[in-house]
Amino acid sequence: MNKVVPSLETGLDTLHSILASHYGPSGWWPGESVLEIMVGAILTQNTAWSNVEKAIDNLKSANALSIDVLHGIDYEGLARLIRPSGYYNIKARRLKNLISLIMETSGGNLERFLGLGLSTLRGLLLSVKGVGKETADSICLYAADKPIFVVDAYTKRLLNRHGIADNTWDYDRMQAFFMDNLPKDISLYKDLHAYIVFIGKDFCRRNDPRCSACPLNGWTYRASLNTLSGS
DNA sequence: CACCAGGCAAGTA
DNA sequence: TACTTGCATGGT
Repeated sequence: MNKVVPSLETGLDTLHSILASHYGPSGWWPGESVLEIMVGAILTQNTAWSNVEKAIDNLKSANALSIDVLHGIDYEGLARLIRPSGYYNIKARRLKNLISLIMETSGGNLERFLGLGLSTLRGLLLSVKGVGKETADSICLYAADKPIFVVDAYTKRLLNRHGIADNTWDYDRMQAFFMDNLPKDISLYKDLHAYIVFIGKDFCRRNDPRCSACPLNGWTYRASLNTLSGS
């Protein structure tokens, strides 16, 4: 397993190392195209991925996984296709809002849209009704390959359970914690977020009996060695 | 049958 | 700013 940072070792490097040796390459985000990643990011809001897969399969079967088709389809038709992912009426609206943004800002050219600078792209995504920080950052990182860390429910649980964060930490503070203590490495951001989701699913569910087998038992965050040795 | 899953926006105090 | 609620399906 590869070390990420050659000279500066922090508790987050250790976190990544433990998870990487447990899981191997993460292979995230699941999706055959950037559009599929973006659609998945909306559909998975507060929803099990298994349900999202059914909805995406429906879209593929209907040949609806393209900007043009999604732009032309009516809400009812789209809602019917994505029904298995739950919240289908509001998610149909959100998908249409996102497609409208791509049409308006980039003439429907997805590559051009995703090629915008990170802060521009993120700001545009956040202006869409139905796209919040987690969804926007997921699209920026996994579809647009921009260096930004994604914070989700599993990330919050991890930071809380390991005594790093408390209930006063909001999304921005958690995101800054990772980005301030990791090298700016897109692949690292992608893998570490994926691993955090894996570990949450595998060992950290409510009353999970496998909690005692979690590879992160015994891991505690510490500041960088530079900080420790310098004090 | 109850509970939950990779959020978000709108409303209330 | 800090809660609360609606949105909805499918798996356990």
